[in-house]
Parts: sequence; C-alpha cells; structure tokens
Amino acid sequence: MDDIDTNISATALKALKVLDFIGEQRRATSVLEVAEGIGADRATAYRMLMTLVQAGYVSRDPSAKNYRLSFKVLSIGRHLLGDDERASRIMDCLRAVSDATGETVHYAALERDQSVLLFRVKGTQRVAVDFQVGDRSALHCTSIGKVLLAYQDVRMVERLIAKGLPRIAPQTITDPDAFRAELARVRAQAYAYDDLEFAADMRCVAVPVFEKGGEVPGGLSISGPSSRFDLAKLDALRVVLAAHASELSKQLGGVFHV
Amino acid sequence: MDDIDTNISATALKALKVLDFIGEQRRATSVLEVAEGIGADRATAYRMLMTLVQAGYVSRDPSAKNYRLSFKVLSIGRHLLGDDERASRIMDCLRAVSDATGETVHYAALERDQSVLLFRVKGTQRVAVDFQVGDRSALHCTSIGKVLLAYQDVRMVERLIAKGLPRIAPQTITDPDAFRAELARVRAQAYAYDDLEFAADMRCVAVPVFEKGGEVPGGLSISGPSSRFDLAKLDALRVVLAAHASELSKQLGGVFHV
DNA sequence: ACTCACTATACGAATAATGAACAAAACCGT
DNA sequence: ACGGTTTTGTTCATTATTCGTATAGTGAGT
Repeated sequence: MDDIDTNISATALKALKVLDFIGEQRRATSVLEVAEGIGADRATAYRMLMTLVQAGYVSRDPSAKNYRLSFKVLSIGRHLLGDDERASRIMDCLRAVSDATGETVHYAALERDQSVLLFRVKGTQRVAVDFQVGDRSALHCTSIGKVLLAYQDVRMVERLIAKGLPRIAPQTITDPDAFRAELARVRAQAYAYDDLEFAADMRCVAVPVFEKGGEVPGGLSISGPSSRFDLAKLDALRVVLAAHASELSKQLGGVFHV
Repeated sequence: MDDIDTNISATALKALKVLDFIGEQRRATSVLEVAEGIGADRATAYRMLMTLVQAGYVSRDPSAKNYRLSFKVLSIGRHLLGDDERASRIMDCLRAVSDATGETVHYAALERDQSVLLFRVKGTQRVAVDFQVGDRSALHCTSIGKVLLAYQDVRMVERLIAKGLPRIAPQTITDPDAFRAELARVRAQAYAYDDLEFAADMRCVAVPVFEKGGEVPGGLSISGPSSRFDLAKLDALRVVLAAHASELSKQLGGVFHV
C-alpha cells in the first residue's frame, strides 16, 4: 500500500478515494465522515470535497453542509456502453432471451478481477435475483465470471488463483486444480454453470459472446433461485442462451464456437 | 480561471479534468492526446492517467498504450438514481405515460445550471427524439428546464439570467423580462411547453413532480418532432402527463398543485 | 445566551508536483 | 531488416502546492 510511486499523484488519488467513498454512501455525507472514511485530516477531506464540487462530481446538499455524488457521473458514463449500434444489438438479444424464457437476462463484462453488469432486461418471474447495472461480482464463484475467465490469458487466471479463491458459498470451488479443470471444461463447452457457488440459494448459467478477433469482452447470463432453477432447468436455459449468443456474436463480428 | 484558491487542489482538479476528457472521447485515447486536451505537460498527463488507472477509473487498452474510461463510473453511479423504491415508482410512472401515449417519456432533474436526464422509457413511435440517460440540456430553452426553474429560488433564476440567455433555436426566449414572465406562467399553470425553442424541428411539454416538503427535484417531459407535435398535441399530452405526475407526486410524499 | 460540534480559513513547514531531459520502445517508410 | 521518427515511460533538481495545526466562524440544541 505504501509504494512511493512517483508516477502516481497522491493528492489526486486522495480526491478519487473521496469520490469512491461518497459514491458508496447512500445519504449525503459530512466533511467529518469523509475524513474518517478515507483516513485523512479534516482539512484535507474538506479540500478534496471542494475540489470535487468545483469539478462538478459532487454536489452540496441544499439544506445542510453535506455532500453527495452529483449526476455528472451518469453523464460521464454515457458513452461507456459502446456505440448505440452495439448497445442496441446487445439489448435486442437480451430482450429476445427474456421473451423466450421469462427470466431476467444479463450481459456482463470483465474488468480487472471482477465482472461488471452492463445490460439487463427483466423477466416476468416475480421471484428472481435482483442485480442492477454497475454491480460487480467476483469471478471464481459465478457462471459469468468463469466464462469470462475461460477466454482470458493464462497468466491473468494464474494471478487470480494466486490471490486465492475464497469460499463464498457452500459449493464455491476453492481448490486451484479443480478450478483450472473447471475453466478448461467451460472453455471446451462454451458455457458455465454456477451451482450454489456464489449463494446457497442461487443457480446461474452463462455463455460467452464472441466479438471481432475472437475476443470475449462479455457474456450472457441468467440467474435464479435454486428453488426454481435445478440443473435440468439450467440445461434448458443454456440451449436458449447459446443460440442467442451465437446470433449476437455474428452481429458483433465474431464467431461463436464450442 | 486562474483564481489561486487554496481550498481547491489544483492537482486533483487536473486529474478530474483528465477523467472528463477521457469520458468525452469515444475511442481510447493516448497520453499525448490527453495532454493536449487538458492543456498540460505530457508528463503530467501521464501521471494523472496512471493515478486514474490505479484508482480504477481508467483502463488501458489491452492492445495499445491507449486509455479509456473504465466501467467503474457505472458502479459508482449505482446508488445515484435514488433508492430502488423511488426509482421504480418513477419508472412505473414513465411506463404508464408511455403506454398511454406511445411516446418516449423522460424524467429529468436539475443540477447546477442544467437538467440531467435520469430515467427514460421508450415509446412505440419510430420517429422520435433520441436522448439518453445522463444527457444534459440548457434550462432556458427546454420545457423541462423551465419547469424546474419555475420552482427554484429567485436568486438562482436571476443568476442564470445574468449569465445570458443564448439563442439556441429560432424561438428561444432570450429577453430577460419575457423569460421571467414565462417562468411565472409556468409556475401558475404547472406545465411548460417548448415551442421550437431548443431545436427548429422539436416541440416538448413538461410538468413538475412534487416530493416531500413541496420540493420539485425533477419533472416529466415528452419531446417530439414538430411534424407530429403541434400545439394541440402538446395540450393533449400535457393532460396525460399532469395526471400521472400528480399520482407520482402523491407516491413520493408530495402534492401536485397548479 | 451558552455550549458543543462541526465547518471554514490562514499560514509556515514539509512535501509532492512540475517539466526538461533522457531512455526505451513502438512505428513507419524505404 | 534498418534507421529515422514519434511516442511512451522514467529520473531529478527546482519550485510551487499541499499538509495539518491553530483559529475564527457558524449553527443547532439545551
């Protein structure tokens, strides 16, 4: 944590840390809370807040002297989900899968050592898992994570394994060799299941979406309560998902191959 | 621009400026481009980029040495649209209006001297204006902007007028007194039209949404091509909007009053 | 009106940022 | 494949900025 890297600005990093902290809070936050939250002096926290306000990333609560995230982060992220063309193709695909299955369908991408939910279309089921755009998940214990990892560089996978595979739920794969074998299987079959590996009452299925150059920047997934999602149900969903992922891959300039 | 304000960190501000710049770009951006974009030295731009990467706000293009916004800004903004309760009430309302009218319906809020589109439900019309979540608009030349302004503090309105009311489209209201009169009318009627004030081929209608304490943090609006949206059409849409805004206001703890 | 808790400002000491210069690497046309 | 050219990445002494203590100001609550 205390590398004195001259190519990183400690001050700017502090401001970004404040931004992180403010973003995590639900309510508007006081200077003192921020100072404690990031482990800095009150004056420093105050200065960083003023800077963030100046830059438009944080707003002051009209009533009190509290600070909250401004809508600017929404504006910043506008172009993030790719060009409209790509975004609508993905959304169209999600809608098609949702219509065909009645389930909530997700498109998520890899970033750093987590997956990020980028698109989502709700199904008709009343009992369903509730994720939202921007949510992040660990890779080793989710179906989408395993799919995305299966097409990553070996070094990246080994780095993740080296960091450890913490047990999140009863059936989380924590043994390195078992995990390597699982990824090989996922890659060979072009789909992954999550069988109570992330939560004791949830099962999921995910498939890759191939883009230009054979890259797999993201994948489709469906998650559901274990009460309704047994392995046979996952098999059925997987077939639908794979068919649509294949179509979407073609539209995005890739080739879906098992 | 060159106030030497000791309570604002120049360095952190530079990093945020880089973040802004990166966010505006569609493609991944090089160090040099960033340096030119923010008017700073290459070394400085490089350092700010490394800092942003370290903090997870920017990713490096896997292939080249280019930088792009990371999905972290999506994750940051997750809690931004309010608690799920509020968000779904607003979305439900938008859906209802969209179903009743077939048009794309927006919920936008005031921030600083702009409105920000926060929620949006698409209609069935093929020819429609195309905004997206996070888009910002000037206040004086849009229906939603005028609605939001009409319930703001007088000083804030006067500050905006003092900054000038630039002509954006043929019928933009640019005269301060005419604008004050327009806001008074909007407040009295609890709705605003945009009659070719923002674009020569667009008309819009907006109504306020009242929340606890009589505050108007946001409003509903419908925009459309002038070919299809004449003033009679705006009248009809306004009636539907007002009815649903009244219902939504009640749900959010406010009272819709004309 | 008083206290208490926090926000906001000022200033010298300490630190971190700056940009020129340099090294390394990628890029390009021949 | 090669050498010139462009761009990225790193180092370092100078300089400007940040830091945190101290202090003044603000406002809520009793």
